[in-house]
Amino acid sequence: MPELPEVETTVCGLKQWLPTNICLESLRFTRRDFRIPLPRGFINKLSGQRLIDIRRRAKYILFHFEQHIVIHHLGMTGNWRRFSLEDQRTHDHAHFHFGAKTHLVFHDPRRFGFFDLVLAKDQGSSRWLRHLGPEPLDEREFHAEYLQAKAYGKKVPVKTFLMDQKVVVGIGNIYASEILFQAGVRPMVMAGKVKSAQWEKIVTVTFDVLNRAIALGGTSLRDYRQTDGKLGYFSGQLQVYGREGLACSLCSQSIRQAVLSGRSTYWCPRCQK
DNA sequence: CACTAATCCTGGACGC
DNA sequence: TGCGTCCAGGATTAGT
Repeated sequence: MPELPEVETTVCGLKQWLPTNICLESLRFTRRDFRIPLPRGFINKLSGQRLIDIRRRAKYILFHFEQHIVIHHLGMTGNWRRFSLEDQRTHDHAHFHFGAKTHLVFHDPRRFGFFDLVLAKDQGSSRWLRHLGPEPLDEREFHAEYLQAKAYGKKVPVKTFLMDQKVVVGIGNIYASEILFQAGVRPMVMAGKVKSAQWEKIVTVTFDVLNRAIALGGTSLRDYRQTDGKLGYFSGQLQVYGREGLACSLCSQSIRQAVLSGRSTYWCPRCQK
């Protein structure tokens, strides 16, 4: 499901529900078999702890408690909502009680999501975080020179390259196609062959596409919802993703689809070179 | 080392 | 209506 804009939107929603220093009074899991099993002692270590902050790193949500950090991933189908008696669903796997008024439910049909726990001081050595590349919205670290150096000699398609979280984080299958359309670069071009002017364009449109998607609450295809239950309205802005056979909005050519590195990929054969 | 497929899981769409 | 097949926003791993 969620790429950077959807995770960012989710974190913003969670922050609205959870003021700084709110206490996690209790938590309950109806299943523990997520993509990784719930760590031993998870519930005991967090019960009664104060929540200091919620942050996003890559596609991970980080719940900062006093001594521990919960590293949480939404997987493909994970989402959070406020509990209500009238709205209980299958695949509600976790319940977090922050006081009487704030009862949050984690819902995840495919269970590709997970919860991990690290000591705050060990955050940097976490297996989930240690190999991550820069944030694409950080202009100091994410720029054309960085990408060109990183791509030197690489034969993977540029789209696969942009989805590699060791290169840059947060870009998944939808936004990779959209970014390359906006940049006018064909997804299957080898990363090592992309010209510096094209990297410049990719950096610029990445910033633009991700920020516009965040502003619209992300992209809803099937499962994803903002935490307030609304759809993510970037779906209506998609230029190529899921539009095989439809007319390109710029040149009316038929949008094409192919599988690249195992993932569906969409592009305009006239606008992208 | 570089790169690709298989894998975890459920549900919805589609063809017959 | 029902059943089988394929596909889906991710990221690790196992394999070539």
